[in-house]
Amino acid sequence: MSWSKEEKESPRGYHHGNLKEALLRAALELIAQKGPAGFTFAEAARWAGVSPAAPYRHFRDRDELLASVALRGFQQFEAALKRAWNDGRPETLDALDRLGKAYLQFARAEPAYYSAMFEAGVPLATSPELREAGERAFAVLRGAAETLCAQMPLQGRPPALMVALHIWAMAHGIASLFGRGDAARRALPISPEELLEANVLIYLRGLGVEEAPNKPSA
Amino acid sequence: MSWSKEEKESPRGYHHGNLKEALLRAALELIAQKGPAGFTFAEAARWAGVSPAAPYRHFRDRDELLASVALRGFQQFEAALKRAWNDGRPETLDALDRLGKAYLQFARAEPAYYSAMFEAGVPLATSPELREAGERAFAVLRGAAETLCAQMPLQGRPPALMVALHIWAMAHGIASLFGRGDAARRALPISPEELLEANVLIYLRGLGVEEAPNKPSA
DNA sequence: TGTACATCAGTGAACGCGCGTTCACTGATGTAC
DNA sequence: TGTACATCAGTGAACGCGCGTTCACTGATGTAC
Repeated sequence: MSWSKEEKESPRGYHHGNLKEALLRAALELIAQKGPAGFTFAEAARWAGVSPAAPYRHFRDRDELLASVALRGFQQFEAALKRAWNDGRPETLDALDRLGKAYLQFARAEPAYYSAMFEAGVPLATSPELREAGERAFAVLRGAAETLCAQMPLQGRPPALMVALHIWAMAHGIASLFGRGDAARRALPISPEELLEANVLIYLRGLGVEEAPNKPSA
Repeated sequence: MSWSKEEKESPRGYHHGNLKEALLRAALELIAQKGPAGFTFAEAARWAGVSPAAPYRHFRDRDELLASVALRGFQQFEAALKRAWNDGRPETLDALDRLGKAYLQFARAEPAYYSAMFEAGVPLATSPELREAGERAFAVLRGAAETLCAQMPLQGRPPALMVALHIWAMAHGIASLFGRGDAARRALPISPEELLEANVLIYLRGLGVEEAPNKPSA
């Protein structure tokens, strides 16, 4: 992450200049350190080097800050998934594999975002913006499922929505059980990436999708 | 749940009689109401009708109480899964279906246990007891996977451990995204049960498992 | 270009609150004889 | 069966702490003329 804005750290005057941004960063850092529970408005302010009253200029309360973190998380998540999927090119199945890896990568590299999005109990209904961002992230999975289904013979073609939900569930299940960057994860004989890849491959075979000829079965 | 011990509620004297139990119940209730984050030692004491110092006779601190909740959760989870699986009788695939439904059922009916077990960040390494209880619950899934694999032709038979992990991931993914009893769950066009059943059926087909003849494909 | 003024963004002191934790204590229970 | 005593389980008062939130304030910034 790089800050295109001027980043003159030390000599700030009375005005912070970019406090909203700094608070989001602080929240992210604190959530990463102690989970969504153990982060407070006051500590975020301290982290940003500002009086405890200052955050109220930018967020109504703690929950609004948390929801903002989740919102930003969904946006970055969507971007990461889109990048990996690359419109299914050049090869749908390879792209799908990249998509899965990107999913796990995001959960591992950004556990704070991930838990704000999926585990902190932030209701999607908090704001239309948030709901929309969540849906846009899911839309990437859904688009992938549609591409996949479109390549299948017409009869026996499964509903793309269902396929998208299944892929989501597999990825989320593995990410949240085994793929977290933090302490509470479980041990595993193989990497989460391999586990997910195998899971999706077997699932696709069950759907009748032909495997790429150059790729041996898992 | 029924309390085999005498449950004379009102007229308790100086001694509570069953405070440890009461604190576990209180924690469970509070977690169900406000998530694992929003439960405090003090409030659990109040809930049990006891001074704030009393819990220290039974738990070193909040974390130990939380870990006890998780431990009990794993035990009940194991029992529920075992009951549903019923050693794979009379029909392996039917039993597997029951297992999946029991998984979701538990997550829905006991969100407090479920989140203490999987989301509250309680490290399994907290105590050998806890780790063991967690492993015993997983062992039910693993046993099911083994039975399943044993019925497959020798060549192309997948590792049972992998199959168990996949089933776990699918069930957990769906449970944690769509199957929760509390507020933060996501909307869904079909029931979590149906979604999981379809997911597992497709997965099994991918493994080459024959479907029961009397069961049409999803 | 300079000045007056409105608006904005952060200050710092204060408050009430509930939590975690401790302490010496005391009422109840169980046990040895 | 009764008595003395040890142990156990809960009391209640007290403490320091950090949090959320408010308030009148003030320094900095932008804008109208």
